[in-house]
Amino acid sequence: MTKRTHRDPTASDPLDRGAGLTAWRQIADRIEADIAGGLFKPGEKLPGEMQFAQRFGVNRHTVRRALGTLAARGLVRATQGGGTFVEFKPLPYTIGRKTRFSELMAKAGREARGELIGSAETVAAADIAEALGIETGSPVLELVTLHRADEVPISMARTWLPLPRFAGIDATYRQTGSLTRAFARHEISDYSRLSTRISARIANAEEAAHLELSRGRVLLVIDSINVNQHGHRIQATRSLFSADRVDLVIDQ
Amino acid sequence: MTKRTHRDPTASDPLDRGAGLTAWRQIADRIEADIAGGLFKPGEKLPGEMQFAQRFGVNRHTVRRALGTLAARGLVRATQGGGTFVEFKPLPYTIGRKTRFSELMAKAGREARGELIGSAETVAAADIAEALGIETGSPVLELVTLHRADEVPISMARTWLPLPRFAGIDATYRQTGSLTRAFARHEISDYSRLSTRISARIANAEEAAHLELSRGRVLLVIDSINVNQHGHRIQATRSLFSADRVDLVIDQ
DNA sequence: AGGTATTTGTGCGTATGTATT
DNA sequence: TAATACATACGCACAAATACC
Repeated sequence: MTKRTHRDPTASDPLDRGAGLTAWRQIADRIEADIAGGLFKPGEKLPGEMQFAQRFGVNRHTVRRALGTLAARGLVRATQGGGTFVEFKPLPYTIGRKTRFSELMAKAGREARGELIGSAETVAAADIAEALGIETGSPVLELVTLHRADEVPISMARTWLPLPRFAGIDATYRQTGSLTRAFARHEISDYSRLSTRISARIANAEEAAHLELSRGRVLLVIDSINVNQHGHRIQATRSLFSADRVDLVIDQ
Repeated sequence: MTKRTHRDPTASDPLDRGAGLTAWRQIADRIEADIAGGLFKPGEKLPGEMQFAQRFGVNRHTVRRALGTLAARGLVRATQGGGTFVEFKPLPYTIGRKTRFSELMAKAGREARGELIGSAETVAAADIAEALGIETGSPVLELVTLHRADEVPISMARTWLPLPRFAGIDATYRQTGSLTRAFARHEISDYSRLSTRISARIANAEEAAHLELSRGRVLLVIDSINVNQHGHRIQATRSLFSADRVDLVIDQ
């Protein structure tokens, strides 16, 4: 392959036509190699599709197909009118008994912020009731939150808390931007994880919008139950992480 | 909606045309409700597309679109010439320090079997070498295995073992169908997990074929390192699970 | 604030090579 | 061999979102 150590995005760099590999696959491989080799760095804007087309001597559709596969694998992200950008490497996210989002981010040198998207008083469905150890139909508070590190959305979560024990904690969360700090104002000085269950699926349109993901990206889904210092269940949460932005590290 | 308690797959069951919902979405919802309601049970073959078309008074293409969305969500699986089948509920797969696939399956009342797809002597890449605590370029044995529960593929794994310590263990694995038993013949009486890292992505064609998945399904990817009774690193593994068939339960 | 250029997204039509039936 | 389906690739045009001046 042609080594590219400097950057003239339109310099002719023809493909190996007639070989076994299709044009779009060769293009995808070369761009991926340029990313891996550091020619294009995370967060950086790639050359335009027309420039790639000129460089490789192909139609723009062919370049789009190549970039499409890279986008599907989470290596790049295209925004209409803006350009195509190299994605950042996944952030290691440690899951342990005492995982705190804000502490993890602080350790990684990134600023954490939790945002309350919505809250509602509702009644516990069967699965939520079982998780919280209460009767089905008991009143619960449901919070929907979005978590960012340096303004990049990392996860969104739906949290259920028993009522009336935690009445008003949504307002506290909105002020503090952290469940740990909101708990502190409701006399929960310490809490830890009782159980964790992990699955994965494709993001739906609403989830993709909140997490600023392109369509069809993969989510890691984490269902967890937290208990207070006395072992009583106080919280059930379903967290959604972009699998492209986060690796889960199990701390056992 | 029409309640269906018996099963005449062609009995007329018209849609709510002209309402806000498209025909294919209504059909998908009804079939999903029938699965959730237990009319169609896991592993069972659904009525043919033509029968659904007759039942709902639509074209077969409309039924295909509905079944396509259910297949994309992992609820059903279509096989050409065979029919469309209801998928099983996800199997809880516990990840702990001493997770053993065969024991887990035995506990779930299912028969476990490991199959050696391939093995090769190679040299450790940087990441494998780091995981095993050896020098990059050291000789390692690479095993590719497929794991089934009651003949259904649950996971496939790529395992790296240092050489010459484990020379010939591929043959032992082929005989025993279990890494635990193969280790036993190489004087590893006990081993446990040192680290676990979880991500998720879409299956490629080869992985989908081995795991008997339709295209575009989601995989849980688990990178783990195992140590022997003395704490020495003996094994690095990358396991791929179909996210539709398995839920990971973290045992902390 | 507004208009223009740039860039990605989408649709259509056409042609070609390959694999299947 | 013929018919068919499918993936690949090219060309043109326009829409939609963004960036820039």
